[in-house]
Amino acid sequence: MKLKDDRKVELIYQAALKLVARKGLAGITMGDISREAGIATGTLYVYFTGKDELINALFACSRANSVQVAFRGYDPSQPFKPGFRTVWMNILRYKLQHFEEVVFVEQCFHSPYITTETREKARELAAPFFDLIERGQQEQLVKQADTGLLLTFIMGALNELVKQTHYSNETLSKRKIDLTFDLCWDALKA
Amino acid sequence: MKLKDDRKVELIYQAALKLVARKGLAGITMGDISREAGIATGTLYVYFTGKDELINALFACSRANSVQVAFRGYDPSQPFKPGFRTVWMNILRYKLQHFEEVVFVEQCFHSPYITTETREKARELAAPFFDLIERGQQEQLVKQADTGLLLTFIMGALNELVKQTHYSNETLSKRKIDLTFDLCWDALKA
DNA sequence: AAGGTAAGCGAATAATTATTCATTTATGCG
DNA sequence: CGCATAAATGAATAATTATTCGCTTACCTT
Repeated sequence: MKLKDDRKVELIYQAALKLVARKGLAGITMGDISREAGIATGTLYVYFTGKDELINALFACSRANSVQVAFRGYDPSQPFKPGFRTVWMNILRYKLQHFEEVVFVEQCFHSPYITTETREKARELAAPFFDLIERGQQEQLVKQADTGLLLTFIMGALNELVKQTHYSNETLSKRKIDLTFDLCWDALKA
Repeated sequence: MKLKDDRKVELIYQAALKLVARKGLAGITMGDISREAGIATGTLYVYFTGKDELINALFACSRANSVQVAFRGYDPSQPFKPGFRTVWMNILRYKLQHFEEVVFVEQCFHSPYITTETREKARELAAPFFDLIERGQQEQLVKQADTGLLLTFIMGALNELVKQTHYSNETLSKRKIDLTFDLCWDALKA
């Protein structure tokens, strides 16, 4: 017998992401996805029971990916600020490199495809970020405000920056990146 | 003869906004909109040539509305910080009260409905915000960084805050609002 | 190497949704 | 008041899109 091809799932994901970033979640069809992926429409249904499942799976995958890289190189024994910087940079770099995921996740949040279950699992993934900010608060380096509020503020700013950068299709210079980090840090610092 | 009813356009807009905030741009049909608005599907085509035009018109309208209220009560002869605070508050208040517009505009940005023409007109509306930040820079109160970058940062943070607030369905307390303003101001200030 | 099993295909079908249109209803105008 | 005109209706139609299915192809197992 023939086995499922894991690379094909990846192919499908990439096709869907690309199309959503270009035309929005409202503008993609199963036909579009299969064409972009270079496979037959029917094959999509070998890997997913339908459009809903495809999008839920891609959503879960996208969220997990972005969190996974965030703490790469983070050393808790380091002082807080450079540690925070490492994580912040990881997130920014990831979002810039995976712009399509950023758009896709955003579009999914208010959409009929994502189930509450999928949405809740995504929420849980944010726990390490809360821990990080709380550490900064314990060390009196970060404002004693609602942690969720601070996180929201930073993530919103980052997301918008990435979108704006993509639109203006400049590459974000090191100078601009450092500057934006300063904006974030000045906002957070006690 | 019978005349077109301006309130009906408003009714259609409200219905569409409500549905998009609930189910996303991908999840609304002309049938849904007419049902929610309490009118017949055919009537939609009296007021709009089709779905594309409806959504483009609503997008343009939503953007214009939010800008229109931003400078209410702003007095250029006032010092910069309180003036900036007034505008910032106007924007926050508007976004909180018109959450559905926030979601709608966001979803539209990457969608097959919005024409480049509509998108460009929306961009032009941002000019007064640039002017405001530039004033702060001239007075040495705001960091000498790319103005667009600063604006993007602030607007992204505000948007995310509004979305997060809506999700957690708490009302944003005065304390939290003041706190978030401090985050913004600390980020911007030279 | 051969057989069996599941992937892969894409045209056909089913379901959904945008749009039209014949008809009815409301209202401004003489 | 009654006609003319355009809005309003919603069932019918057209267009689009998700999903299925009979068939072919690839490849794993023995």
